[in-house]
Amino acid sequence: MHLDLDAFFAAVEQRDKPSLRGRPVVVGGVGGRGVVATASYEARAYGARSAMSTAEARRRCPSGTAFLGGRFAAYRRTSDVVMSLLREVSPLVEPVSIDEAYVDLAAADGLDLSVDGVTALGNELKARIAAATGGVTGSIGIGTSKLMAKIGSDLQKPDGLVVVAPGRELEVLHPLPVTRLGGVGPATAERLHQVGVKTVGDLAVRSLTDLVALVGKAHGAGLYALARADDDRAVVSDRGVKSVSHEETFERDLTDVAVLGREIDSMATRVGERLRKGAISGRTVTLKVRRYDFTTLTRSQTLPQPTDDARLIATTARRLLIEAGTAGGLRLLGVGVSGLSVYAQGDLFAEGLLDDGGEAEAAAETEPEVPAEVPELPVEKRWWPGQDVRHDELGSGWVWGRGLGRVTVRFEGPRTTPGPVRTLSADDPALQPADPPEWRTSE
DNA sequence: TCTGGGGTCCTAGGACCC
DNA sequence: TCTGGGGTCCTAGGACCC
Repeated sequence: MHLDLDAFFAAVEQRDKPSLRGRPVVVGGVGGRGVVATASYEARAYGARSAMSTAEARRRCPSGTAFLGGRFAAYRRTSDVVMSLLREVSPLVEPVSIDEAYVDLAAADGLDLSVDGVTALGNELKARIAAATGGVTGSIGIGTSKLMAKIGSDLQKPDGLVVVAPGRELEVLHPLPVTRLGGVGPATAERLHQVGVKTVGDLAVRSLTDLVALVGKAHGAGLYALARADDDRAVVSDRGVKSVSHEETFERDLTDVAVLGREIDSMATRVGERLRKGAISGRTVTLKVRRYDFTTLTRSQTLPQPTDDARLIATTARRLLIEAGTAGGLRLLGVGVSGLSVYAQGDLFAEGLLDDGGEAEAAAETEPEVPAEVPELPVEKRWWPGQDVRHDELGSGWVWGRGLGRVTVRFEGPRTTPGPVRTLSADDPALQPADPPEWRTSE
């Protein structure tokens, strides 16, 4: 089974913000260089799409469309609720992303795996998900492989359920455009189109040798199998993390090496925190650079030992920045660590697994994090559209917009009627950022 | 007011080793 | 007294996914 939550970020926003229900909502980057992460179905009707620049989406959508930055804590909580429901169906669940997962129904005890049986199961699960999430819906596909389940979940979006009966795989698959297969993006689609392959059926008549010559060894063999619905990929509950990174596109291109160095420090700090939280460390530090003209390059260095130390990550990345150069200005920097192993450096020393020449004890105890100072956020950055807030007198609400020293807040919550709008001073001491609202009814 | 941020996997060349 | 071959590691880039 494959589950895909419908327009997930936008659906959570509409749940928590009653005034947005039934209206176009776009979630994503709200700055000058932002792109759309999710558009609600109402916004899609105007042509807003994922991965489109937010500027383009603003041009297409009517005034009154909500453009919101993301509230990832809220999405994570709702996703966790859904994933738990899936694990009640079967112990073998593979989350693919925050809004998508595979479930191995054959790994569960006592399920009726007939077409009627899994159809009933799918409908029941959809109802349970909507009830537990406060109305977020999902589309489900069920079939004899990951491929068919995923194809199925896509066929009747939103709020769909498609069961592909055993033996019916090719009649479902072959009429579809090749681009519906995972792994066929713009570059592969272009190559396939050039040789007249438009549908999966077209793909299925090409020889393995043809496909390998066209798109390479691994990819060619993969497409050859998928076109025949030949897919025995297992559902894997926990794919280990392979890399941890943080990157940022700046509002304006940066040239000052001192400023860029501080950006590297702050990204290294976040990467280090995440490594330590996951009790992992890595040997290869990678710096990613996107220049003013959008050309992108990476420079990496592999260290003698794995690290989770932000200072070491930062100094390595700073060195790589000098190597990469900053001429013309940079629009993005990214810092990443890969080549991960499960034990953090401190633990290795403590367990005597690594010889550090006897200096570990002192170093492991005191690790100050990279920049000590936490700069005060400028007013434009303190409030962002969609943000949860609380006002001492006016109660809970969310930020609609800000500018010219003012913030506009709508005071409402998941279980209120659409609430009133108030414009307040951006430095109103009674107004504070808040946690995401609780959508579940207390029982 | 063009083009995010988090990832994974594959390919290819050079260094290095046996 | 040009030239091997296979395997692994490292680096860089590209395609793709959500």
